[in-house]
Amino acid sequence: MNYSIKEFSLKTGLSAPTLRYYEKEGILPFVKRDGNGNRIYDDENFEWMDCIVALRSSGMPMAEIKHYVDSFNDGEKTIQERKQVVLNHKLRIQNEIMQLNKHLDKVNYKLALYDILEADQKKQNKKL
Amino acid sequence: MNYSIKEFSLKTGLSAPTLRYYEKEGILPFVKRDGNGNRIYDDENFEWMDCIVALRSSGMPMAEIKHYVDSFNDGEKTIQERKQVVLNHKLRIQNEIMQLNKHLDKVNYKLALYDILEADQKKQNKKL
DNA sequence: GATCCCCTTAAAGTGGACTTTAATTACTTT
DNA sequence: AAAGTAATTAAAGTCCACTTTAAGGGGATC
Repeated sequence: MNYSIKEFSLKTGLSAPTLRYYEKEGILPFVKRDGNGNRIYDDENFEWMDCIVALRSSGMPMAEIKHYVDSFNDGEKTIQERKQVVLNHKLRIQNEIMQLNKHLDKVNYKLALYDILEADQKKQNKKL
Repeated sequence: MNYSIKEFSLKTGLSAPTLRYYEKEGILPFVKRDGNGNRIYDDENFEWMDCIVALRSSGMPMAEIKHYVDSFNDGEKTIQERKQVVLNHKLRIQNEIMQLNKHLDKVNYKLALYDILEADQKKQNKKL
């Protein structure tokens, strides 16, 4: 299945300029062109993009993704290296989740304080 | 206890320019000055900053923190409003954690694929 | 009294990840 | 043939949260 940039934009949820930008940055390689030089995307491009988007939206920086893609293009000899990149990313995500849970605790503590404040206010109103 | 900007910077882990920036943005109010116009921070400032830093590092945007601080300065009548802000933030954090867990699943799946790839490579090497 | 070190302000610069603009080309529809 | 729609490129702009720079003012120390 082939897609114009507009269709691919809809399918991926990325704007057309973003797709061009990713391609220019080397993050989305192997995009074909038609006779007029217009981009034609296929399902393989989609799978690639799907993977990249997952890495991006879980906080991997562009530069690291670029590195990963470049390794990929260097073939099988880089499997170890790529696995390591993904492993590091896993640790990064786990760390982030831990941090967020800590902050969640603090926020819940604050909410508890607000509950007490509110209860006190109600008492005061009763007295009036 | 009083602190110079340098000491307070050490205590909070925020750079002196960042402290001045936060103050200018209205996020850290009530900072006193000495005779020469130099800032003097106290423990109340620290507690405030501690709370703000927790909100910031769990992803609350500056503008929202500013709003929260402004409400705080408007007194008790804004308790409901402030509680709502914190509650929204709690939901944001929970959402973020959920998203990250999804991405973690994807990453683990990818790692499993790499394990299979590696196993296959070893087999191939045995054959040679 | 020159040298440090810390402080002040306003303003300009930075980094990352896009987004927007401008100028141009090509196909399609009326 | 004119108008409309979608594509192309390079380059400039945007947003956020700082960071850095520039220009200067105390006050303690050698």
